[in-house]
Amino acid sequence: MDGVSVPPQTYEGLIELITSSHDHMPKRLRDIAQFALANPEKMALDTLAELADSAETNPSTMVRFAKQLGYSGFSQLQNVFRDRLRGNWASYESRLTDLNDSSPEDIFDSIAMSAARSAMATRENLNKADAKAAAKRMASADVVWLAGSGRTECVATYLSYMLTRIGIMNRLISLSPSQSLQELSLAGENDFLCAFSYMPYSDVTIALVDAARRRDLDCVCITDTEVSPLNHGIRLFLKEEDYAGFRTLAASMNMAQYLAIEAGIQKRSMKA
Amino acid sequence: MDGVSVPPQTYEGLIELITSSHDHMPKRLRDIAQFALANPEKMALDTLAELADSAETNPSTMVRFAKQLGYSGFSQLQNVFRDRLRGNWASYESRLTDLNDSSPEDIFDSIAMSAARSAMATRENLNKADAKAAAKRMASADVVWLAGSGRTECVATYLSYMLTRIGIMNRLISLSPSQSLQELSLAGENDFLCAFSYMPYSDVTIALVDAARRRDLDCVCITDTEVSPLNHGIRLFLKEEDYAGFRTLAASMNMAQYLAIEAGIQKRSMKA
DNA sequence: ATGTTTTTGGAATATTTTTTTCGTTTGTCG
DNA sequence: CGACAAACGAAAAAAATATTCCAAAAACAT
Repeated sequence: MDGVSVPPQTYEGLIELITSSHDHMPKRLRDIAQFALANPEKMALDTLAELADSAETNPSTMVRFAKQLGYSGFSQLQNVFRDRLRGNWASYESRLTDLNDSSPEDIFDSIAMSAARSAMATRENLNKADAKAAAKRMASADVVWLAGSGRTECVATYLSYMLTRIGIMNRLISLSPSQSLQELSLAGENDFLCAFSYMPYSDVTIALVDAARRRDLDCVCITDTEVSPLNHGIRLFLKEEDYAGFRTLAASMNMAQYLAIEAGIQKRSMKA
Repeated sequence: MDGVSVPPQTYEGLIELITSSHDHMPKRLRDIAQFALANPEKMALDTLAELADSAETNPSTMVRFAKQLGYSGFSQLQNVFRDRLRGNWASYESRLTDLNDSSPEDIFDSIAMSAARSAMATRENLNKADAKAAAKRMASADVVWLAGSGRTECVATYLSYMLTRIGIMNRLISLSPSQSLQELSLAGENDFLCAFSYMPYSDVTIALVDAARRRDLDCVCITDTEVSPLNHGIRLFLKEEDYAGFRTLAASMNMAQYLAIEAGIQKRSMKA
């Protein structure tokens, strides 16, 4: 029993403790440390015996791990993982109103709040069926062409990275107006265009979507409103919060991550 | 015991069943139905007795509720709620085989939650003084050089966009290993390097930071832990949540936005 | 190599949690 | 109003789960 100091009750604290303890732990316990860091959901939901099995060890060692960290037993450790999954969202929301009332002194906090709110709001506003359909089409395309310029360039960049990692062929369209249309003209029958643009819309992106419509190339437009000039194929609408006039990209980034992961799943199930 | 038909094993199916059963259920069971719909996280994580207490009833009735829905006991019902919280590939892939037209709600929602949690957690963990110092230094630099590859390329791209919009001269460093070092060699006395990299660290980015140290070029490293090989100048540590092994970039994007905005403010006050 | 300490895993035990049982209450219909 | 059935809750029984104990194995120092 290690335990003089009180063990962390928050997920963040726990992760930090595990990370720092890792080095001076016996081999088996170190394995568990790594396993815990890699599988926080499992740690929250599985039973001691199941976890011991997954981590290729036994219940005793699992309990020892918890004690080494300063908890009185495994259950106390697991509670920290569980608390993270509980809807602690309520507490964030109340803090949000507090923050609004008080001074906007802390810029970083405000930005983080805006981003979090964007993310959460999209959970409710998004047409999930359309999003899934877009991912599905993406999974079956020969090549996914990605368009985004200005504020959304980074989103397209991220989606490109994710798709590549997942094994879906894709290509970022150049940003120069003259070249971009020429690039898209290389797209084949079964290719797919994924375009991001918000107000004020990028001329290049509008032109690309229009070109896709004329050529009858399948397409998904991620944009802000029904009246957006990006209008062809599936349309997904995201509303981003802004801080001091700078809109976040939280919802857009989540969308990129979602599209890639869902497309990966779809692709896998297509093979089978 | 109702039980001829097999009870739903997916969250969506369960919700539908509860909703449709609701009307022809005894009063107490109807209360529980409402409670369950309103508190899915609790249903997944709490113990039978705790739930009975929260729902102002008793364990027996809770079990009866599960049986009415066709489950063999409360545990089977709870498992459906738990599976929803498990954000992993394995469980999703097994559900895919069931037949894949279940709604994509789970995945997108989980991603959004992870992103929101990353954003909120950083509010507490971030060393704000260091972040502000980094922004200040950025504001006074002749040119801000930006480094990020792989997962973080999009963050560097975003920061470049923001800095440009705010009026701070910057340059994205090329990703090719040979060229990037040569590019950085063009940096002047009063330039500043801003490098992003997380585990597994990018060799190119490590090399750039090392080069900056040798040349005594000011620098901010945005990375994940104290033991990161990115070690020169101001260091900012961000911990990103992950969904299905894919880490979000929520905290990183917020950091980019913050650095740009704060640098803009600092620059403005320097002129005055 | 040999004795000592630390770490580990299996089995026994203790605890918690779920499930069933059964008497009581509540509501309904003749 | 009274008989009957359905719904309910307290508590006992059963099952599942976590914890402790101890002997074997591994690591370490002499």
